[in-house]
Amino acid sequence: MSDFTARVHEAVRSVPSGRVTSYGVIADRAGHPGAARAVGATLRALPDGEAVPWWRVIGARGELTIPRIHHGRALQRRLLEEEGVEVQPDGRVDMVRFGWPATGDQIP
DNA sequence: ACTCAGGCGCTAC
DNA sequence: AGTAGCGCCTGAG
Repeated sequence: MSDFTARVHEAVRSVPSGRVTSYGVIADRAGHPGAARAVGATLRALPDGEAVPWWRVIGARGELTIPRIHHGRALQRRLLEEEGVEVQPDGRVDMVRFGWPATGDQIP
């Protein structure tokens, strides 16, 4: 496991329950700003043993970006709702309300 | 609403 | 060792 991977896992673990964050934020906190894609690749290959709440990581605009072919999309939605995160019918989350760190000053 | 381009770093072959 | 394809992001037409 690379250092980057370990940092990503750590950053994702720091996301509190009931909140969501974006790939870019995780990349930033992992010490590699702009490496959002790497976060996606890392989480995709997440080992079973790792206790990492991958479902709290979504697209920067509040979209669940996991492709349909991937089995995790519906699962992610369910897990988020269990934590109290409201997922809209079109599969989006209000980042102003649930985003972490707080992004209340975000502009629509 | 849409496409395109550029950049980053990982996994998998 | 090199390449392709990503659970992406931002900015510009």
